[in-house]
This record gives sequence, structure tokens and C-alpha cells, in this order.
Amino acid sequence: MENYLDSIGLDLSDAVKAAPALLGHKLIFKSPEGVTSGYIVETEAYHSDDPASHGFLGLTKRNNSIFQKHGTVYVYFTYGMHFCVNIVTGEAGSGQAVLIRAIEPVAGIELMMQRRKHRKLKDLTNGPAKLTQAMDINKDIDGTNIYDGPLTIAPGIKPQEITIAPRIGISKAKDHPWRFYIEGNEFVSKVSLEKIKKIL
DNA sequence: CCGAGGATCATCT
DNA sequence: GATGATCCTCGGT
Repeated sequence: MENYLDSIGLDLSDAVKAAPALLGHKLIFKSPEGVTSGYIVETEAYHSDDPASHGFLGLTKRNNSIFQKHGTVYVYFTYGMHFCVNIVTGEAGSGQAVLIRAIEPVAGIELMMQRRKHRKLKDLTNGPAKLTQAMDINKDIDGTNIYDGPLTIAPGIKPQEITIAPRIGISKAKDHPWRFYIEGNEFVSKVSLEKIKKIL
């Protein structure tokens, strides 16, 4: 057995398959200050034929890593102050990824509290830019790989119920129901009124 | 609880 | 010059 990811056969061949498959797994980041981790409770898929995907318009300096092999970490900076982290999926060059939108804090909570100005536990990592702030994830790890980089995936919890809902925070292709979250988890950024369907 | 508006800058047109 | 895969504060209900 090579590592955990191979052992569970995590399917990163397609963003829409990988997004729900990642739910429940533990996201671990080793920073110089210490290790922080949390269960992934909310994701969004960005497919290659998707106008909302950063890979849609082709290769640029900023999105280079979304065109690398699956498992590559793609971090981008937006709104002048925020970072968001993605895990690349599919064939190299296809330009698709899964955005990590929220996690449930597990380890390094004190550290995350400090970085988040001692906000309440529930406001620590319930949003894509909040979790990167709490874990201190930035452009430095853009292009690293979850198989051997500082950001990795490990065993976590088994979701009892997964809700599929429209993506949020974007202006294009909002209609694609490619947001996934663990139903009932209080660290999900925003519970949707429009629940397309539920799967186990 | 909820919605509106501001912050702030890399990237793209 | 405009935009954005967001967050926070503030004001109303």
C-alpha cells in the first residue's frame, strides 16, 4: 500500500465525482507554526467545460496549477484579500478542480483561533477564505501535491447524508448543482434552501 | 436572523 | 478599467 489516498481509491478522475467523494476526509496542513486539520464538510466542483471554472479560458500565469495532474493543489487569490484552495482533478491539462468550501476543525484549534482573531468556533472555518486564513494557506503551496506536499488528505468521518445544491458566490453557470455538503453539519458555510437531492 | 455595501488588488480585457 | 469560486460590519426587523 503506497499511501492512504491509493488505499481508498479516492476517485479524482472527475471534479463532479471527486467533490462528494472528498466529504468527510480529513484535510491536514503542516505549517511552520504547527499542524492544523479538519474534516471536509463542503465542496464545489468546477468542471472543464464550465464557464465558471478558472480553467475554462485556458492557461494563464495565475491558473497554471489547475492544468497539472490530479492531486495538485491550486490556490488563488481573490477580492484583493482572500485565498481559496482547490484540489485538481481529471487528466493533466483538462483544467478542472474541486474547491474546498468548509471544514470542521479537528486539530490545531488554538492556532486557528489566534489566526482568526479569536472568533467563535463556528466562525473559524465555515467558508473557503476563512479556512485558508485559519490554516494559513496561501500561494506558497500552490502547485504542491496532496500525495507528498504540506497539504494532505487522511481518513476522517463517514458522511451520513450528503446534500447537493447550486453553487454560490459565482455569476456564471449558477444553475449547475455542483455544491456538496454534509447534511446537518454546523460548519457548512451556507445551508441551501434549494436542495436538489440527497445521496448517501 | 437577514440583506446591503465596503474593503482591496491580482488578473484579465 | 472592470471584475471577482469572499468576508465583515452595520442597520433593520
